[in-house]
Amino acid sequence: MTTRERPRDTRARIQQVALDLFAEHGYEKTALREIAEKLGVTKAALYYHFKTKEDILVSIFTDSAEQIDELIEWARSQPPTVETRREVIRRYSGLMRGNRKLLQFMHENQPTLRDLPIGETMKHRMAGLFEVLTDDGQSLPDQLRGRLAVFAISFGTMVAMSDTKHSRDEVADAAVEVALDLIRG
Amino acid sequence: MTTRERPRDTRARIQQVALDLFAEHGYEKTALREIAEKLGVTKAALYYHFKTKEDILVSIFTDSAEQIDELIEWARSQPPTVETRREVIRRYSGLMRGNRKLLQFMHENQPTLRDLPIGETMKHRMAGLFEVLTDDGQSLPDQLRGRLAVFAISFGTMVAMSDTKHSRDEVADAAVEVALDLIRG
DNA sequence: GTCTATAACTAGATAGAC
DNA sequence: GTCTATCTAGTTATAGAC
Repeated sequence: MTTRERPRDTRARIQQVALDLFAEHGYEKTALREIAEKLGVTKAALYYHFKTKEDILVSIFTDSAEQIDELIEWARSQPPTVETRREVIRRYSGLMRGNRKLLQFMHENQPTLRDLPIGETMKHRMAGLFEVLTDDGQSLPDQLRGRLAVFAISFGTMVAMSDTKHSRDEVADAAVEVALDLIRG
Repeated sequence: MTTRERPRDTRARIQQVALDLFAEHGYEKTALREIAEKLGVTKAALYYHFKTKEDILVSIFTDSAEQIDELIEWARSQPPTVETRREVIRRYSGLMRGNRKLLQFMHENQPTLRDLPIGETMKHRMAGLFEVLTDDGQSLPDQLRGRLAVFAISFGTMVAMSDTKHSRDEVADAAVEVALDLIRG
């Protein structure tokens, strides 16, 4: 409680700015100089808080994505019924709506994240999500439908329809409807 | 007709190797040195055939993706019925199966391509594809379904299911079934 | 048409002062 | 905790020989 006068949450502010830039331009195209400038500090200051550039990327991902793990855990504690799966979809949609920036970040940097050590974690997470949404007894198309449902939510949350007639929430609601319809017994 | 003895297809070979590497590691992480080494030439040779690195990326895209334009054109010449749309899906699946590398390339470098001048072209292409697969008379969920159908094909063509019980073609076939089901009157 | 050599630059990262 | 200064390594790109 003594070692915290004014400096504060610089670490969190770095993550915040980096999240914005990584989501906007992608990890590779974002220079540390850019992050530093936006914060009004130098590159060297960044290195006090993070060991490497990659470290910033990974920290954003790990700090934020545990909600999905909790959702999977919850699903596993429930009976594997269609209704459970539908509830997973609804909750997943809620999560994504509350974290559009993070979703955009993950989508934009998916190829990059995949090649990192943390890519395995991400892969396992997706596998877990798919696992609670499908089962081996289903036909191959139905298994695909379950996986596609996850994407429908992301797609609907993030991508604005080209015509501007519909609000983001309308599209997100429609995405939930489509996704629910893709979950079959 | 005089200036073409033996060298010839170096340009095409550069594109081929670049396609491989860009699809595998992504555009940013691929060094021109790498491409040159794989071909057994020097970086400078690359600059004889292409003005910039970006030029290589763009040339791959433009040289290969015109099949999609032709598909869209064909669809526009047909009556906008459900059956036409289903045929578009089938043909699109055929295209993607024949060009897995290109599909992977596009997926991996989507964020990069988007920020380039050619990104607009890509966007228009997708918009055209969506246009022939949906119409304004449909409900919002049905419009989303039409767009999701396109993704289902890509998804099914590229992503192997985590369990190895199914071949790529089986998954691709299932994807077509799911996609067709997403196209509604 | 392709090479050698190198220019010109930018990135991420570190050392040490304050 | 943040700074200045600098390093190292990698990149794109060009000039000019063969």
